[in-house]
Formats: sequence, C-alpha cells, structure tokens
Amino acid sequence: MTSTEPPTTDRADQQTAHQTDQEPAAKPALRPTRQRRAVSEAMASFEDFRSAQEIHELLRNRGEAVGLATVYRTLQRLADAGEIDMLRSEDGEAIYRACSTTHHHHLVCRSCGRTVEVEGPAVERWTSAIAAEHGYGEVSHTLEIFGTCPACR
Amino acid sequence: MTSTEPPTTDRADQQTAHQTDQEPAAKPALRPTRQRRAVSEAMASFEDFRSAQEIHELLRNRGEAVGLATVYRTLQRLADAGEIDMLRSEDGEAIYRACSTTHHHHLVCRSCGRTVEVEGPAVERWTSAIAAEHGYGEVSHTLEIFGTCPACR
DNA sequence: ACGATTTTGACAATCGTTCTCAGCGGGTCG
DNA sequence: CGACCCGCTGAGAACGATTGTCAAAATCGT
Ligand SMILES: [Zn+2]
Ligand SMILES: [Zn+2]
Ligand SMILES: [Zn+2]
Ligand SMILES: [Zn+2]
Repeated sequence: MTSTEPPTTDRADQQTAHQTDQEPAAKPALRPTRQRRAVSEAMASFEDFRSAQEIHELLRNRGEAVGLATVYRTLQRLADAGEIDMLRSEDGEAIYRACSTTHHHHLVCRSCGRTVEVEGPAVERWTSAIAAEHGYGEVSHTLEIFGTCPACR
Repeated sequence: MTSTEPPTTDRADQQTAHQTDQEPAAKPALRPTRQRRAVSEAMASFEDFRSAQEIHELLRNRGEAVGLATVYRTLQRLADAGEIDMLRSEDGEAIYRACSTTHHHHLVCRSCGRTVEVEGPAVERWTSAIAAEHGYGEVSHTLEIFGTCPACR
C-alpha cells in the first residue's frame, strides 16, 4: 500500500442481480485465467517498481505471452484490490510492485530502483491531524522517499 | 516547493547567481517576453493546482494568447527554477500552482482543488532519518495529502 | 454439453506532452 | 538606426502511455 485508500467512488453494479440478496452488492468474482495468473506470478518475480510495458515485456520473454491491454487491466485490478502497489515515476508513468499488504511507504533508489518499505505511524497520525485541522475529510496521502542506495553511492 | 530537490542536475546556483561572472558557465539569461510575463501573471491569478492546458485556456480567455507549447515550456522552467510548484494529479497529469518559496507540502481538495500549504518539520526529520538508517544518500521526498474540503463535504 | 457472462487481444483512438523548424523579436554593437 | 546573433515562439507533426472497441475465446453454473 502506498497511500491510504480514500473511500473511492464505488459505482454500484448495474446488472440485474438475480440470485439471493446481498446488501452491498454481490461481487462478480474474478476468473482465474492463465493471463491473470501469469501477471501475478510475474509480479512476484522482481523487487523493484516496473511499468506495465516492462511487465508485459517480461511476460513475453517468459513465454507466457499476454496482451498488453490485458496486462494494463490486470495490473489496475491488482492495484485496486490492494494486492500490489502502484505509484508514479517522476515522469508520470504508473509503475507497479508486489508489496506487503500493510500500509507503508517507499524508500526508492533513484539509480538502481532498489526499494525498501518503510512505516511511519507518526506520519500517518500527522497527515490525519493536519487534514482534520483544516476540516478535510476522506483523507488519503502519498509519500515516497528517493535517494541513492549504499550500493550505488 | 513540493518536494526536497534531489541534488539532481543543477545545485550550486540556486538563487546565488548574481550579476557578476561565475566560474562554472555563464547563464544565457532568460528573456522577458510577453508570453512569459503572461504566464507568470496567470499563475498569480488562481490558488489551486491547474494543468498546463487549463492555464493555456485561461490565458486565451484573458486575451493574452500564448502557444500551448510555450505554456508547457514556460511552466517547466518556472517549476525547475522553483518559482512554482508542480505535482501530479492522481491520473498522472502535471499540475501547477504558485506557492510560497519555503519547503512545504499540500493538502488538496480532491473535488474543487482548494489547496492548503502545510509544513511538517517532524516529517522532514523522519524522512531524513529513515533514509540515513538504510544508508541512502541524496535524499528527496514527495508528500501530498488529498481529501475533501469543508465546502465540498 | 449449453447458454450466459466474462475475458482476451489486435488494433484504433485518446490525450498529455514533446519535437520540429521556419519565422519573430530582444539585445548589442558599431 | 541597421545588421546580426541567438534565444523564443507557435502551428502542427510526432510520441508514448493508457484506454476503448468488439468479435472471438474461455469460464461458470446448471
Ligand atoms: Zn509498497
Ligand atoms: Zn502513510
Ligand atoms: Zn506548494
Ligand atoms: Zn518535505
């Protein structure tokens, strides 16, 4: 998790749900396809942050070819589900990485990409406090630290 | 300032560049053109973060037409010079705002864009400490808080 | 197996941003 | 002022990441 999830706009499903009732909304339940499995596995094979295109490329090299569009779609879903972290490189591209499921932030090496997950309860509290102090609600935040790792000094 | 400047590219010549010559290399010295003045003035006319295209549009409405490419170029320069802050909206677009020159972060309304500049000495210290703790050097960071402002609740 | 539903993928379409390059204009020097 | 140098501008092409399209393929519940 890179940022606290703001109660994102949950658009209700628009298909006539037949089966038994479910207050919130019954989830379609994703299907375990070869492609989705391949992407998930690929995500577990590297430690740094990579772009959708790089991951697509990685899959191709592995022989487990998956359409680019599918890679984009799958990564987005995984990110929305909180199964992987997504953040934006300095040039605005979305980059992904498999991370622990707890809320945390990143210390990324600007040179080799080596990433360390860090936690800062104090910071979390601070952001909440600041937001509340100004009357802002549904707060979320992004915090990333960039630097040069020991090996790249 | 949205993030600490990573000792990237330029560094020695922050605002120390004076009239007298310097060893490194003489600066071409930007030219005060109508377009640049227009963009700077436009930036001073609003409080929230806006995209290059929106600023270009704003200029057009003001009658002070400026080419889109020039708007992009000028905004980048102002941002590089630290005269305005640039950050990325959640969808990756670059958005700009005239800010105070001291290092600070933002509490941005996800709905109307209303922004509050906030400071957090503790956070600054925390990021430095974390980085040092892991042996990372030349540290910089980005931290933005998003929420819904009182008026948009 | 069968129909309903979801997913896929090749390709087109967006869209923000950058590149090109001929023409313009500010600054300078004589 | 006039010639020049060179940064600056802008219209449009080019780019590159991401999304949309939609017919064909895969899955699921029965
Ligand atoms: Zn993470
Ligand atoms: Zn956090
Ligand atoms: Zn600012
Ligand atoms: Zn800071």
